[in-house]
Amino acid sequence: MSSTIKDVARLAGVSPSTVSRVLNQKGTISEDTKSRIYQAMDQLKYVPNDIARNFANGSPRTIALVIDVADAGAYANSFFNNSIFGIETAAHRNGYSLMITNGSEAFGGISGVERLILGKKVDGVIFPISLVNQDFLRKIDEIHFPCVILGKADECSVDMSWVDINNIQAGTIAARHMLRKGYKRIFFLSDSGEDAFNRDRIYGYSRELSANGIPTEEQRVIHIDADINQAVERIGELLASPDAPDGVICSSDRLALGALRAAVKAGLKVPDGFGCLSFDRTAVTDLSDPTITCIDVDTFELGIQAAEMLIEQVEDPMSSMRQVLLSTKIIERQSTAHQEHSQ
Amino acid sequence: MSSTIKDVARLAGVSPSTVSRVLNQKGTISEDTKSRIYQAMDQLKYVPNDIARNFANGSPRTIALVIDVADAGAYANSFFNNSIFGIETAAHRNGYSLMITNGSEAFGGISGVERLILGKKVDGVIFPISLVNQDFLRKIDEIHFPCVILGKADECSVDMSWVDINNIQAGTIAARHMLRKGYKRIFFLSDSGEDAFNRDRIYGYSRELSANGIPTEEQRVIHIDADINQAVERIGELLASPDAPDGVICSSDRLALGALRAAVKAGLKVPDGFGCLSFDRTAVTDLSDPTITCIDVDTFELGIQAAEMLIEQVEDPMSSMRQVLLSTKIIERQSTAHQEHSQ
DNA sequence: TTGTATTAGGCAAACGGTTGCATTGATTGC
DNA sequence: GCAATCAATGCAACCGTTTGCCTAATACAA
Repeated sequence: MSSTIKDVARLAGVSPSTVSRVLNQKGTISEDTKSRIYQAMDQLKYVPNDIARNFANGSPRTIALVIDVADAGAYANSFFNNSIFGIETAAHRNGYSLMITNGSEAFGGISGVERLILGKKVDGVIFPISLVNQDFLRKIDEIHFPCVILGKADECSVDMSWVDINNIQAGTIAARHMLRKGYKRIFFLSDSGEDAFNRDRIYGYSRELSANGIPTEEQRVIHIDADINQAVERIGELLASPDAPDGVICSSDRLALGALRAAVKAGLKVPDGFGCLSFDRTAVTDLSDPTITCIDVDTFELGIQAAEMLIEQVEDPMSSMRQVLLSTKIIERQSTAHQEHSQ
Repeated sequence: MSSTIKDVARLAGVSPSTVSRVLNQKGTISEDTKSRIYQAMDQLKYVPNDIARNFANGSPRTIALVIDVADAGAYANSFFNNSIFGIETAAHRNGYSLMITNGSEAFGGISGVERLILGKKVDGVIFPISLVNQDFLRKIDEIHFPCVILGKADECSVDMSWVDINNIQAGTIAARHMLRKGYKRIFFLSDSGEDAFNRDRIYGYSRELSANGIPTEEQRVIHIDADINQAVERIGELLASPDAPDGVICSSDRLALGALRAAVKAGLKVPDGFGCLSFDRTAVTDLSDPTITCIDVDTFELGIQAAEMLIEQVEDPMSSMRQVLLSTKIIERQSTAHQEHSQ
C-alpha cells in the first residue's frame, strides 16, 4: 500500500542506497539526483518506515517514562503530570519518541519496563524515585543502560543520574521569606509521609533560621499525617500554648489550609497576626481565602532536564552521570503579606 | 552482545523457525523439542528483540495517546492525567505499548502524530477532542487508521469512535440530587469556556427540573468566566435579588467555591439555607469548608474503555465504530446535606 | 600522458525475526 | 502392503533500511 524506499528509487532511477543517503544526508550526492529523488518522494507521498529504520539502526530512538500507579487516584499527582509535558517536548525536539509504562505490574516474571529494555524497544528510561529499588539499580548498572531518575537519589549504592528540585534551597527561601516578612516564631509543619522531600526542606529551613540568629531550640518541626483536620487540631493546640508560632511553613497545601483555619479559629488575623506558606503550588492554595503563599516548582523544566540528560547518555555512552537540582521560586500571596521587616 | 533467536536455535539444536514457532505458539512442536528450546532460552537469557519482531510482523503493537500541550500549566488537567493510567493498563494488558505524543508541534510539514502514524510506529491513536479538527478527521478516515476520540465527538462529519462521560446523565443526577435534598430554586452556574461539556449538563439539568414540574422560566443558567471572584460577585447579586436561588449547580470547583463564599457573605447557612454542588471532583472540593458535593468521574475507566476500543479496531479492521458514554456518580458532602425532601 | 584523488552511486549483506512451502518419518485406513 | 494423512521441523524468502565496499568517471598534478 504505502510506498517504500525501493519505489522511490525506481521512480527516480537510482538505487535504494542512494535514496537512503539522501534521506540521512550521508555520502555525497549530486544536486541533480537529489532533486529527482525529492520529487519522487513527493509524488509517492513517501514517508520512511520508522520501525524498519529503527530495526536497521539497532535503536528505536525512543525513551520511556515509567509511571507509578500509586499516583493514580482521585487527585492526580500534578508534580508528575506536568513533567511529562517537558519530557515529551525534549524528546520530540531531539527526534525521540516517548513511551509510557507501568513500573510495577509484572507479566511472566519480567516487568513491563524490563521487557521494554531487554526487548530493545527503548534506548533509555526515566524512573521515578518512588519506584527505585537497589535491585533495579543493580540491573540497570550491570547492563549499563541509560537511565535518569526523577527525584534525588543520593542514597544509591551505584552512581546514577538524577534530577530534582532543590528542596534545601526551597526550605531556605521559605524560611527567608517568613523572616523578611517579620514573622518571629516560625514552625515547620511536615507530613510524616514524604520523608525524603521534607528532610531537605527542613534542613534548609533550619539552616536559614540559625543563620539569622534563631537558636535551635526555637526551631520547631511538627510531624503529622497529611490530613487537614489533624493540622487544624495540632496548630490549634500550639496556638493556645505559651510557645505559639506566629508563622508556619507547611509541606503541603492541605496542611497550610489547616493551619490557616486553626489561626482563624484562634481569633488571629492573617497575615498580620499569623502567616503561613505551602510548598505545594496547587489550585487549593490559589482559591483559598486568603490565598496561600507557595513555592513554585517548574515541573516542565524538570521534565526537559530529565529527558535531555537521558538522551545525552543514550548518544554518548561514555558521558558521565550528572545530578541536577533545580531552583524554586516563591509566589507571594495573601497568607504572608506581612509588613516588611526591613522597613 | 545479547543473544538472538539463532543462538537459541543453535544451542537447542533446531532451526530458528522452530524457536520462533515455540515463541509464538504456532504450529506443532514436540514437547521434547519445546523443553530443549526453553532451556536454551533460559541459559542464554534470551529476550526477543521486539523491534525486529514488530518489523517482521508489520505492526509495532503500540498505540499512541496524543496530548494537548494547552493542558500543561500551573494546575494540571487531572481529567486527562488520570485517564492515562487506564490507557496504559489496558494497553499493557493486551500486549501493547503506549506512546505519548504532542498533538500540535509540527516539524518539517508533518506533525508528530502524523509522523508516528505514517511512519508506522503506532497501530492506532487516542485523540483528545480538544485537538480534533475536520482536517485531521478526514485524513484519518481516508487511510482508515484506527482512532478513538477522548470526548464526545458527535458533531463530526465522519463516523468516529469516541468515549466520554455522560454529561447529560451527570446534569440529571445533579439536579435530581438537589431536588431530593429539598432545594427549590436551583440555578446552574456555568463557565463560558467549556461549551461542549456544559451544554449536555445543562440539558440534563433542565430536563430533570421540567420532569419535576419546574417550569422553564424558573430554570436559570448563568454563564460567567471561570473565575472565583466573578462567581462570588454574581451569586452575591442574585442572592440579593427577589428571585434568589437556594441551590446552585456549578460547572467547576472554583465556581462552587465562589458560590459558597457568596452565600456565607449573604448570611445564609450552608447547607440549610443554601446548597451547592460541583461537577469537578478535585482536592478543592474536598478541602473546602464545608466540603463540596460533587460528581465523580471514573477517569481510569474512561482510559480503559478508550484503549480497549482502539485495540479492538486495530485487531479487527472491519469492526464498526462505537460511541461510549460512562455514567457518573454523585459524592454527597456537606454543601448539600439538606433535610431529605421525602422525609 | 599517466597516476592519483575525489566524487557519485551501485551491489549486496546485514539487522532479527516470521512464515509459506517442502520434506521426512510415523500412523492410520482399507 | 500401499496410499493417504498428519505431526514435526527445516529451508529460504521476506519485512524496509542502512552501510561497507567497490567501481566508474571525472579532475587535477606532475
